[in-house]
Amino acid sequence: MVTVSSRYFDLSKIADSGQCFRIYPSRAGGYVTVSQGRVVHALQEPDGSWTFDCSLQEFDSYWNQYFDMGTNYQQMLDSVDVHDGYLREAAKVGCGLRVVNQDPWETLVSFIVSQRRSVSSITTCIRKLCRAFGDKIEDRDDIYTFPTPERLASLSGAELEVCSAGYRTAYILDAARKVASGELDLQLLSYVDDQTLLDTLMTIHGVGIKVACCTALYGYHRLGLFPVDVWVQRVLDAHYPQGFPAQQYPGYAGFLQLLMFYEARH
DNA sequence: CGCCAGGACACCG
DNA sequence: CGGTGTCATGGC
Repeated sequence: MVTVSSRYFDLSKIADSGQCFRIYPSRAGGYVTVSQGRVVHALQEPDGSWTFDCSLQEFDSYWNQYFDMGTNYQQMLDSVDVHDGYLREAAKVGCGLRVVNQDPWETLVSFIVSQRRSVSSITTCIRKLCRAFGDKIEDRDDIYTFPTPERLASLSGAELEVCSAGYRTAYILDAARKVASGELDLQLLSYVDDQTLLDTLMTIHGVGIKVACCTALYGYHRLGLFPVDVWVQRVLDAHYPQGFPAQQYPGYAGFLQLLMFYEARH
């Protein structure tokens, strides 16, 4: 068992933040987090802390990095301009959110699926995808691995459509084929600069600037990137008519974007 | 039932 | 270039 006790870690907010779609409510009343073939269950204690059902070694070797525990979120939250009332409030409401380190492939597919869909609808679609083409790794909460590029590349459009991705099915197939064939090396992209990463991701049919930005931010931890979707655009229109001063928050505007997105939806 | 959802793309002028 | 119609499906 591992206990995380910090005001700056709240799994329930992270689960509902729209950056990852595989942190599920568990039967026990907590959450199940699935990533890279691993599963961890967590429960919130009365004092607000979170207890994970894994060893310290397991936590340190994977989940610590996944939940970005090495980054100082207090510092980022405290740095918000005191004259920016909107972002101050968003920082208060979103305290406990963190930018997780997800698998790039899973992130890419998730955000291809995300276009013109609600968060709950994306979650359903990704769950169907894993159930249909992933491997079962746990019985009690019906948990599967995320299907590999090779597995998805082997499917026809009609077979893949069981996850009801609609017109995005062809986009998923294009991504799977490019990655499975080696034409696109997702691991190698960890070492290129932001712009090269975005440009390369956008060579996939159906991946535009928004999906590329989200993949880079949540799958490659490019904290400086600032994806703009319909929710964030509303925030910008309403509170930043002259544009958001991203340069005021060098290297971590992406986290503030997550705060805006969370605040806007709640 | 009607509307909107963490958009992208082809096509138009 | 910038604006516009269209795409397939689920959730509320």
